[in-house]
Amino acid sequence: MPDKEQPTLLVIDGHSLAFRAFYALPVDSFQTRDGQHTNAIHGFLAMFINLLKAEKPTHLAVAFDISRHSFRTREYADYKGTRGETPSEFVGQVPLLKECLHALGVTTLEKEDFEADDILATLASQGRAEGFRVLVVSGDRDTIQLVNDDVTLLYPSRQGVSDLTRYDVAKVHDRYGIRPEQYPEIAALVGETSDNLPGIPKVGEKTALKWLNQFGSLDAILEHRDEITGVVGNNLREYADNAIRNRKLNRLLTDVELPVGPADLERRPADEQQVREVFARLEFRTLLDRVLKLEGFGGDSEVGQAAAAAAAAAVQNAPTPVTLLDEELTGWFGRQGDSPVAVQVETIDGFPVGVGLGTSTETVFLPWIPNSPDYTPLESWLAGPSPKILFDAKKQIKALSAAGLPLGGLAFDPVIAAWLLKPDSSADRSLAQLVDRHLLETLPTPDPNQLVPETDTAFGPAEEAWYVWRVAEALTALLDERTQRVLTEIELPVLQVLARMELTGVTVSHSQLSALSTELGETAAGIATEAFGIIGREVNLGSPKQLQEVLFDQLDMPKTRATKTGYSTDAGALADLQATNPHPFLGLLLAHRDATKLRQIIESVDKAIAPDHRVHTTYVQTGSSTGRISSTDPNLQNIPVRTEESRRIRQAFQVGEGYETLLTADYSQIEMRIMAHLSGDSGLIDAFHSGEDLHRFVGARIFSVDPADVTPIMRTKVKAMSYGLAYGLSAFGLSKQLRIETAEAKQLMTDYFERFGGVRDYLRNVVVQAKVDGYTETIFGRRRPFANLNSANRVLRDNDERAALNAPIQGTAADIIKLAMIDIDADIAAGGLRSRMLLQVHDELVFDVAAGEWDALEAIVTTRMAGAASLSVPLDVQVGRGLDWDAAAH
DNA sequence: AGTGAGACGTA
DNA sequence: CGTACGTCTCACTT
Repeated sequence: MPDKEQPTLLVIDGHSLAFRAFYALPVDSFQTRDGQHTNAIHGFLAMFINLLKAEKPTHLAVAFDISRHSFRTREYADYKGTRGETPSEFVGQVPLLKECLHALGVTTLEKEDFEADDILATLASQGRAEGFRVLVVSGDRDTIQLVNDDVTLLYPSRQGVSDLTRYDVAKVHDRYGIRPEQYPEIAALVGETSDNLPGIPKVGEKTALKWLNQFGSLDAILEHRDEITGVVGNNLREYADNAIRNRKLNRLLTDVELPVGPADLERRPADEQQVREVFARLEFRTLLDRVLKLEGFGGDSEVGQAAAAAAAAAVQNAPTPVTLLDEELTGWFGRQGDSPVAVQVETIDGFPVGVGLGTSTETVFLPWIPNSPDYTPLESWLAGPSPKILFDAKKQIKALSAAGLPLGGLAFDPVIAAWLLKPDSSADRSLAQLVDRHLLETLPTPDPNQLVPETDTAFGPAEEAWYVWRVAEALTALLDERTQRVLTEIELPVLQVLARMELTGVTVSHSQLSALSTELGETAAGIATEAFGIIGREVNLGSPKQLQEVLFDQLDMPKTRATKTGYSTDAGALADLQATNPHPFLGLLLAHRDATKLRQIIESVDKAIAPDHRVHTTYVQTGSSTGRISSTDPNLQNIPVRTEESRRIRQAFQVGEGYETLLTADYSQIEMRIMAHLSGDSGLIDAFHSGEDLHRFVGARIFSVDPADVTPIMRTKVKAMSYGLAYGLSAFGLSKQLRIETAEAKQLMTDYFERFGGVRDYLRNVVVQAKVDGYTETIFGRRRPFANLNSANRVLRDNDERAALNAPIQGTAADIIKLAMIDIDADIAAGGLRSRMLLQVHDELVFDVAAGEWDALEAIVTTRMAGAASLSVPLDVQVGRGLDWDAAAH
């Protein structure tokens, strides 16, 4: 720490240090995306930050040369005349460096006709007189003359800029054997090639030093020049003018008239906004962090020190929350203006009991109890349009909703943003994880030993809000423009819709489900008994391990596809076995699987029926890598539909009490339509405009027959082919699925691509483009990165290639239905309808329709779904009506 | 109590 | 050797 009695003045030769940094750091490694070189700036600032940390100056300035011309060039035109052109990569970095310094609150000085070192000398001299400890940083050896008991020179080493050698009087004596003020006399005799100042020929440091020790000064040496013998004596007499000239030129001026004196150079706080702006422009991320963590931009006063310490502490610890009431709270909200505030709702059993608010510098905690007029300002602010950041907003919106509190102004959700940036469905996106990853800090955890949190617990929602705010800021900086639009125009609006859908739930008949479950249980038991009779023993039919014993040991069936733990007993493998080795056990096993699987699903749904007779699923908005929404607890997106039996499950999903009917609406063949649009394939586009059945139309083209002559078998093959395309289906996979020869599957694919070459070109191009970009993009700008498209590992690469093929198609479909949901929700609200959205199953929506609202709702739904995107093919929407989900299907 | 594998439901 | 999910059971580990 600096001596409080003696303030420290740090003065730097900006130009010489920047130039050293320029040569110390590789030019190519430091440039912005638009090509601005930044190595000199980066090197200088890195050194500068280290200096501030190490020396803790109370006052500081950076001096620059204005041009190459000064009083010295007027006196001696060849001064510094040997210096070549300034490298073009260096030009332009100095103004930017000055901009950085100004943002950091640092005074820069320059004066026509003088060099930076003259400014340093003047400030050093004045500073000493005013009682400062002075640190001079310069790459020019002439500044050695400035060193004295109060002035120290920090001179950069040969290899870099951050490594500074400290020259005090003792060090100068060590190095040169002289007092600092004698250095220019030595330099005058020796000369300075870099300044194009020739000295006395054959006189080097050693001779000069000898003379100086012998006669005491340059003047004395010159006085006694006739006494010196030999060649050097002759040279001295002949070139004495050189030494006289050099001494005149290398004398640094200590009386330059400056607009400020040392006392005016007290450290000022950085303008954080400006620092962020200019550092962002220069793409200095790590430097920004270092600058922001730097303490002591608060001046040298006691208050300044305290503020600096507080600022430094704030990097690690959240500000202590305050509790505000009435007009204080209203005032606080007013002061936030249009700046976003992080909101963290504290809940007990899902019901709000308090609200934490956070900004970058403040935290507020507000207890909340229902129906208290004290909290009216909070409630109206929550409902209003002021921008808010909510971590896992849907959960919080639901909690607030339980207390009857609406939320408006949702501007950001770090969980969603992190997912958009890295949409791996399995990633950990907890607050602790995001703090760790994006702030490089550790989120404090509440004391685990404290079972009942104190009212003034050290870490609560307000502190969390502060972290949320900062995580949001860090994530915002990472969002490109398109991703930002996906967030604000799709994800945040649909988040609100999903919250309402979850709160609404869907009516499910417990009695129907339990009856069905019982029935299926009996069926399964009967099948099991029969199966046991056939194999002569009881096994667990749900155990693949035991089934393997039965099939491959006891019944001696041929081995099926290998798995990690043995051989497959899945439906496909069993069907293969049935074809080659017919056995009644196989059919019974499959039937048993069907029955128990259905029963499982029924049980899980039945268990989830809430007291309101409705099932409230949770939609996981970040649950997929493509943009789709997933559904859990229970999963209502995989309710069986294909078999007659399974439709009885859907019959248990019924119109809500007080509503007239269910409405279902789904997109037909949306992914094929998106593929037609993205590929621009004229054949496929024609197919969708023809009004003909898609697979019949495509089949007619491929098999060269009339649409009317496309047989069901042909149609099945074409259908499998079409759907498989968007998944990266191979000929082998197609043959497997259709149970045809690989050669035939290959021929089918060849014929397909011959007629629909645009599709093949598109699919090929998606992968090529993704290899170049590293990500795919939907037509609305949703990106999905891929890491292994260029991997040497074929399995990884092929997997990524197929996923990359599919991502824009599946993702665009997800975007489209989300946009439709947002529009439909808005229209329902605007129209004052009571009807409500219940379910989303990727390409299908289900609604409760209020009495008398069918026509209005159907119009809204079909219009908004069909109009959610403008593609080169129409979006076809099928609507159905019925009292249960099965009946409403069409 | 938690985990991985296998199986299978949906779009 | 077809994308994207969630959930169940079994079999195993802690």
